[in-house]
Order: sequence, then C-alpha cells, then structure tokens
Amino acid sequence: MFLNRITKSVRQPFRAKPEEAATSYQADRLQAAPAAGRTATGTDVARQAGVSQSVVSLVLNGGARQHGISNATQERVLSAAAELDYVPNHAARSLRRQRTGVVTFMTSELGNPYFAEVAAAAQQAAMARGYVVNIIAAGPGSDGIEALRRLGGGTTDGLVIHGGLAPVRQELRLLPGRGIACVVLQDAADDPAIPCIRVDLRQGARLATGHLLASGHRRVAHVTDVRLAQGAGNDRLAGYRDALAAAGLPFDPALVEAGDNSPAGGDAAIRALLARPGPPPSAVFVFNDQMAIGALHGLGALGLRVPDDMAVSGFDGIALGAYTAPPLTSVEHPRQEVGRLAANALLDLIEGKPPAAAVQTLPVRLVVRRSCGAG
Amino acid sequence: MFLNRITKSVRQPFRAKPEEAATSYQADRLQAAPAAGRTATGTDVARQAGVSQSVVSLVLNGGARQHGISNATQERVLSAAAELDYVPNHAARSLRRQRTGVVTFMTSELGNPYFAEVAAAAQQAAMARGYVVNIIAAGPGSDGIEALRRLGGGTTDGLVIHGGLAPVRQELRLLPGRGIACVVLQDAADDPAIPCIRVDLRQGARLATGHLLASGHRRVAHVTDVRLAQGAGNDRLAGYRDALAAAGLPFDPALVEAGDNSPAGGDAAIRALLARPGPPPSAVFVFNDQMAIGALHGLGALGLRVPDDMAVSGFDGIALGAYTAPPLTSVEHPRQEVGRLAANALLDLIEGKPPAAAVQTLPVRLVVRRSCGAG
DNA sequence: TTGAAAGCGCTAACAT
DNA sequence: ATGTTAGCGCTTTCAA
Repeated sequence: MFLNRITKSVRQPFRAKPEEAATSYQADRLQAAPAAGRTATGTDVARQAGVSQSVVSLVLNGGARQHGISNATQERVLSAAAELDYVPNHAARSLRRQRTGVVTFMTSELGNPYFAEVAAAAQQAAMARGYVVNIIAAGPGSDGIEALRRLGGGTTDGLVIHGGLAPVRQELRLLPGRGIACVVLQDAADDPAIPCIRVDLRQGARLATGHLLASGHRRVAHVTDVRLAQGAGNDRLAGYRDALAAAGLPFDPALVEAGDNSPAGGDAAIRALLARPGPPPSAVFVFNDQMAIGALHGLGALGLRVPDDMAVSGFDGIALGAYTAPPLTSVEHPRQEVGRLAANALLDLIEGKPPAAAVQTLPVRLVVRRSCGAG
Repeated sequence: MFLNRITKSVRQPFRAKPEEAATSYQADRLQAAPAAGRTATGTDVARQAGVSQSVVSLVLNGGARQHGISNATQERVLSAAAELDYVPNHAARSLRRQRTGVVTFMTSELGNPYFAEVAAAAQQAAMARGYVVNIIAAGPGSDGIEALRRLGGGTTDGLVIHGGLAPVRQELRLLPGRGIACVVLQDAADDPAIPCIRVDLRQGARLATGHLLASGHRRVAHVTDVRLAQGAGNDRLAGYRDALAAAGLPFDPALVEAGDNSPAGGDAAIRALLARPGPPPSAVFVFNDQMAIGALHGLGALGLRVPDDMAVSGFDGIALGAYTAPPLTSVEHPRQEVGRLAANALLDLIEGKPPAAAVQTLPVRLVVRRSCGAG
C-alpha cells in the first residue's frame, strides 16, 4: 500500500487513520502485471542495431554529434528504433534524470470553460518549452489533499493549481520541499516561493457595478456565490461595495443574496431577492455568467423584462453570454494570458530562472450588451 | 532529444521529419536539474529509523504483517517516514513494479461540460480501484498524435480516449503492443482488443426528430457539425433520416445545414437555413445544445418566435438548456454511466480480468421542454 | 568512434 | 524478525 505520511496497510487498520486508509493508493490491487507483449527497450534496439545500449541513448538523444558517432551507426540505430516501435521508458528516464518533463495542472473546475481556456493556453506554452502537461481534476476537498500528497518525486516537475486554496494551503507548502515547483492561480499562497497569477476581479466588479450605477440605477443588487459568502477574499463583493461607495451610496445587505454557483442557483437567488420586503432593486450584478443566465430565466418566469424592469450584468465572459436573450453584459478575463503566464512562471521556477514577480495581476474588460440596457 | 520513431536531434535536422522535430520532446531543454533541497528517500527513512531500506519498503507497503516485522520497528519506520515527509518516488516505483498506477484520459473537448461529467465519474471509479487519473487535453489533431506517441512504458497503465478518432486510429493500434490498455468512447476502434463505451446517438436523434414530427411538423430541418458533415458515422444525421423515413417523409438535403460546433455556428446555420429559397422549415433538430442556443439567438434576431414560428430541439442535455428562453428540448446522455463503465472496462483490461463486452451502447432520454412547443 | 559500468530509488526474492 | 541483493531501463562518465 502506498503511504505518504503516517499511514499503514489497510490490512492493519489499527494504525491507519481511517480517512487516509480509505483513499490512499492501494498498491495491493496493482500486483499482477499481465504480460502485455514486452515493450522494446533500449537494449533491444542496441542488439538489433549491433551496437551498445549507450550508443542507442546517445543517438536518440542528440548526443551523437558531439560524441562522434558515425553516420552509418546512427542510421542503424534509428531504423532499429523505428522497426521496434521503440519508446523510451518514461519512468526509467525520469528516475535517471531526476526530472520528469511533466507539469501538472490541478483544478476542481474541470468543465468550466473558463478553466479550459486557461489550461489550453498554459499547455501550449509548456509544450513550446518541451514539457508535457497533465491535468488532475481535484479540488480543495479531500480529493485535492490526497492528490497533492501523492505528488512526490518522479510524478511531476511542477504544479499549477486553481480554485479555492484555503483547505489545501497546508499541503501546498510542502511541495517545494519535495522538489515540486508551484504556481497558484488567483488566490495567492502566502508563501513568496509560490508565485501567483491573478485577474483583477475586484476591479471587474467595480466596472460592472459602476456601469449599472452610471446608467442611473440606484438600487443595484448583487448575487454572490454561497461558498464565498460574506467572508473576506470575496473580491467581487468588495468591488461591488467599492462602486457603491464611489457613487456615494450606502451598502445595503438586503440587496445581497448568495446562491449556488449554477444556473439554478442564480435563478433561486434572484427570486429570493425579489421576494424580500421593501423596494426591489432595478439592477443586479451577478457573480458569474452561468448564474446570471439562471437569473435571466428567473426574471422571465416572474414576468419581469430585462433590461427594462431589471438590468443584469454577469461576470467572466463565457461564450454563451453573447447568445442569451437578451445578450449578457459581462466582464471578460484575459484567460489566455493567465494560462501563458502561469506556465512560464512555473517553468522558469523549474529551470531555476529568475521568476518575474511574486504576484501578477491582470486587468479585465467590461463588455456591455443589452441585458444592462445601455448600448 | 526524445525520440519515438524515426526522428533525430533538432541539432541535426537533415534527418528529422520537420513536423515531428518541431513537436517532439526536447530533452535538451531539461538538462540542468536545480538542486531543490533533496527529497527524502527510503534510505533516509531507513537510516533515521535504524533499519534496512527493505524493511522500510515492507512496512510502508503493508507487507510487514506477513514478514513478521515487530510492532516496535513498524512504529519507528512510520514515525521516521512522517518526520521526513517521505513520499515514495513514483518513477522508481513504476520502474520496479512495471506498472504506474496511473490511467490517462485524453480528450480535445476539455471544457465541454459533457466531458467534465464523464471524466469525473470515471475518475471516481478509478480512484476507488486504487488508480490515479490524469487528463491530457489533446485531440485528433497533431497534438493528439504526438501525445499518443509519448505514451510509452512508465507513463501510464491505460488510456480512455474521447473525440473524433479517425486521425489517431493508427497510433491507437500501437498502444496495446506497448503494454497500454485502451478504451475508446463513442467511436469504436475497429480492433476487438479495444473496448468501446458509447451512447446511442442515433436513437437520440430519432427520438428528437420523431418528437418534432409527432407534433405535426412536416418540414423538419437539421443543423449538424461541419466537422462531421455528411460523411458516414454521423449518427445524429442518420437518426434524423430514420425518423423522417419512419414518418414516410423524404429526406431533403436543402433542410440540412452544417455549422461550427459553437453558439456562433448554430446562429449562422439557422440563418443560412432560412435564407434558402423555398418554404422554410417549421422545426429544427440541432446537433447539440450549445449550437441550439446559438440558433435560438439567431431566430430571435430574425424576429421569429420559438416555438410558434420554429420549434427547436437540441442534443446533449447541458445544464444551461433548462435556463434558456424558452427552455430547450434536448436529449440527455447517461454521462456518469459512460465514465464509470469506461473506467471499469479499462481497469479490468489492465488487471487482466475478462472484459464485459467489446462495445457497450447506452440508451439516451428525450427531455421535452418549451422550445419544441409540446408540454 | 564505441563500449563498459555506475547508479537513480524502489520492490521482492532470498538470505540470515 | 531483519538484512542483502539483484535488477527495472535509462543517462552519462570514463576507458578503450
């Protein structure tokens, strides 16, 4: 059984912490390796080419020139490798080189198109620098902690992690000590050795709310994600308050509602907001576009017209936002840039180059569409 | 430089196939390993615990009981491991065991919520069986081929691949020979050694189109994905034709339009369809929900009401479909089931258990909402 | 111009 | 009850 910290065999649970035992790598299950028609090794190639194994390695790794391997030999090695469909064993190479050539992206929000774009850009940047990227779908929950624990030597050279950090901060701090470079997205990891690439969410919220206020709305509500709630670190809420303050308006908690981060959550939140006593808001700034789409739906169901009865602004700028009825005002993030910068910061770290800056904050852009009334 | 097939060093491009050289693993870039504060090894733990390295391995892998290691020794090993934050080296372990305990998911459609759900379910199933899952975002393009080439020994024990297979079929066939088990999603890989888990798209298309026909529509159009075009293997198009035939209606190519698989593509397609001469359709079955949302938008822009002027059915059943205006009729897929079955089929293959069936086809379910008029 | 050999960290069979 | 040892496949230094 695999064992990172203080855990023991499942067969001897008297010592295992149950929750760890339950999720830890069950090596016992992986015993019987089925003979899958042995893969060709470098030695096989060497034999076939009639040279030594080290020559194979040299030729295949580009060291042939400086070691003065003859052209004829190179040809033989190359064709033997091709003939045998030789692929160097990654585990052996990583073990020997003490680097894997792999970097890992971890996120709980796989399927969020936002992340997909960031990941794609990061992957492109990493590939351009010779690395393979793989993605682990795990979040701040126990799965994420477990995943981080497994990230030991020989797994990956570095990690970009995205999504609520708090619960995994502890594990994260251990990674550099294990020789794994880290970069975090959005939430800085109070550790100067871990750079952070972030988007200026607070400014985005200021822009969106400010635009609604500038259009003449005086009761502007806010729908937020219940997981972030009122706590500190809710940048969008902070930006919303900034904008109110700048307009000389008081912050009214009765105009803030929290909901699930989903269309259904946005729908429920807008209904809750309108069910409250007192004068209803005439505009609402919603946490993100998928919740905003739910809100549009809820408003329609209540017989309210957008933007006449209620102006709506989303956040994030997903592609579908331009295709809702009415099209959704939103705040675009520089996703590509985030991915590119994150990958490059990580690889610089891995390769020992001087990192750019501990925290890089990128600007956002307001995209005005019909849902907020203005042109 | 890394080299799978007939490629050579970038420094000696006279022999390298340019396109391969450009994308291949550039080992030269990964030379200088920065000393990142040496990670603790099993030997370190052994020294600290005052035992031999093999005892450490035994204790940490659960072999302690049957090898009769004393409790006191076990305690010492365990606490030494904890103290040193020991994590077994994955490369070394994989090399020795000849299995990695990792399975790979490959898809080009990262960010498609459809895939995210499949992947999540698969991951859960794989984790329950003691494997780590990692995801590679690569598709049927050159990136996918490159990625498959790198999938050699010591990288992963198995692969689930999703998305248009044709271009990578060739590479795919080589994998079992390299000891990598494969399962494909949706498009069967004419190789009985590679199981396929699929959803009955054709039946889904029959259901959606059939429902429109049953509602009295006689001119039912179809918007398809341009990448699938008219070719064979377009199950949705086939199901659409099935339904027409079952209703005794002729297939009219003028009622089929292809577009980009995106909201913009759906928008453009519906406009193109309506711009054609001849009587317009009164209903349309669209390739998937995101294209259908684009179509709803296009129809609105043209001043047509849904469902009165045009009934619309999507496909896939994404969450946002219930929140469009009007809510979108669609065809739900059993995503979780797909993921679960794929993971289990793959792991059975890896572990040498008898696989269930070469091809498992799962049923879909029509979800009727307002966009098609019916209740 | 090529080969031999050491060793990365781990597991497991075989000694004690 | 614990230690020794032989590799897994690869890279790289040193020798020939």
